[in-house]
Formats: sequence, C-alpha cells, structure tokens
Amino acid sequence: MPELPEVETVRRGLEGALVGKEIASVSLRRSGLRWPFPVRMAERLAGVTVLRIHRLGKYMLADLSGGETLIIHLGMSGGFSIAGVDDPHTHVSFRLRDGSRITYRDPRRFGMMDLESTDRINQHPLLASLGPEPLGNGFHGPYLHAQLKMRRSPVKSTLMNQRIVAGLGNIYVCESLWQAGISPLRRSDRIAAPRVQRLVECVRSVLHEAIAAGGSTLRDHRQPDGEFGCFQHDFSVYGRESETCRRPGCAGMVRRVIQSGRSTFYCGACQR
DNA sequence: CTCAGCTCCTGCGGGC
DNA sequence: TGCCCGCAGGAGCTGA
Repeated sequence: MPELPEVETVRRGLEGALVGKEIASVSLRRSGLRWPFPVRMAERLAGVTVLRIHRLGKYMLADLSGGETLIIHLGMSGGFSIAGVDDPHTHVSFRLRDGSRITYRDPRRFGMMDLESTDRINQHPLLASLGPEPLGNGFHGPYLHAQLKMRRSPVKSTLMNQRIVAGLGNIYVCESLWQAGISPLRRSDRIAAPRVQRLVECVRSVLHEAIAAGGSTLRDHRQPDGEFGCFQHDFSVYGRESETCRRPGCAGMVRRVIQSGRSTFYCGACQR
C-alpha cells in the first residue's frame, strides 16, 4: 500500500490518537508479520506512554516512555484503524488506558514491527542505511546528481532504492519522472545536472500534493480514521496505460513496461 | 560492489 | 457461475 505520502497520512492519524496516551495492553493474534515480533513485545508495550510518532522514509517510529521506540513498516497492505476495526486480517490490537482501541491490519503481512532502544534507533539494521528524506534539506540537486553519476541502472530503479532517497515507491517515482519530463528508462549517469535539479523539485511537489490529498487509495489504503486518500484521481501516468498523456500539447500515449519486476508507466513522447 | 530476479502473502478483476 | 492467471503501494536475499 504505502509510500511516503500514505505513511505520513497514517502517521498523522496515529499521532492524534496515540501521543500522550498510555497503552494498557496489546494483544497479538499471530507471532509475527514479515518477521517474528520482537521477544515479549506485548509485555514491553504494556504500561508505557507514547511520547511522539515520527517518520523515516516509509518507517513510522513511536517513541515510548520506557526508553524504547516501536518501529513500524506497513509493507504493501498494512494500515491502522483508530475505530478498532477487527477482522481476520487484524494482527495487533492496542488497548489504551482511556478504553479506546487501535488495531493494525495487514492482509498480505509484508509489514513489520520491532522494538529498539530510542538512543540507538539510528543503528537499527533497517534504518541505518536509509538515504535522506526527500522533503528534507539533505535531498537536493547536487546530492542526487552525485548519486546518479555513480550508477548505470535506469533512473527509475535508482529512485526506488531507499539508500538513495527514503520514501519513494512505484507510484511516486513514475509520477515524479513524468513531471520532470525524464524517461524512467534513461541511464542514471546520463542526466545533466539542471534536469536532476528539476527532478528534485518535481519529487518534492508530487509528494507535497499527495500528502495534502491524504495519499492514494488504490485498494487497501485508509487513513486511520477510515477516510480514503484521493491523490489517485490526480495520477498523470500511473495506472493509465494506453490513455493519452496529460501534458498540455503532448499527444503521446502512456505506456507500461516492466523494470526490475515492477510496472513502470510513462509517456514515450514527452519523457526523454 | 552493483544489479536483476525471486520470494514472502492474500485478494481482486478480467478472460474463458 | 467458477476457475485460472496476472497483477498489486515493499524490500531483503541470492547469485551472476
């Protein structure tokens, strides 16, 4: 399900429902998701208060009063319900001291949860090698240009790599490349600096617009309050195979090709 | 090291 | 109607 805009939407929903609240108890319906839950996870979460919830790329990090941080990745189909929706795909249920219930459901179970000491959070194996935040100061033209120069793979694959930039996925890479007028098939090291600069700006604007729309709901994605995202109505290329390009003055048709096993959507006429 | 392919899992929509 | 196939927002692992 989730790329950065969807994760950020979920984070904001959870922030309102969880920060400052004490977790009374946690029930686990299975022993893990993609990986087993950490040892004694339910016991370690019981009785602690959520201090803040932040985000690193597609990971959500909930700092807890006991000195640990709960790390959450939503995989392809994970999501939270602050109304406590409970069904056969609900794997974790958090009961708060105020009596409310927040549940995590994830049909495909590609998500993950782990606990790590807050002061060592950046050393966690899954977080240590993440690249800069695309909406942060560390992601800029010279940085991306230097990274692209070192790689011969298609620019689409490079942008999907979380070590280069953390948070982009299949939808927003396709949309950003369309916005920038760059072909996803183009070799990373063969894009001139001014075009890379433009790409950085396009990544930022696409992500900002998607966050403002509450993310994209293709099938599973819901905000924690149950609302749909609506950025899927603004896609320029994603999921639009054989439809006409939306760029004013371009008569091209959107194509779909497979790159590294993932569908890539682009306009062959105006993306170079 | 870089990179493409495989893998985990369930559900849905299209074609026959 | 029912079955089979392809495909789906991720990313760690493997082997060339």
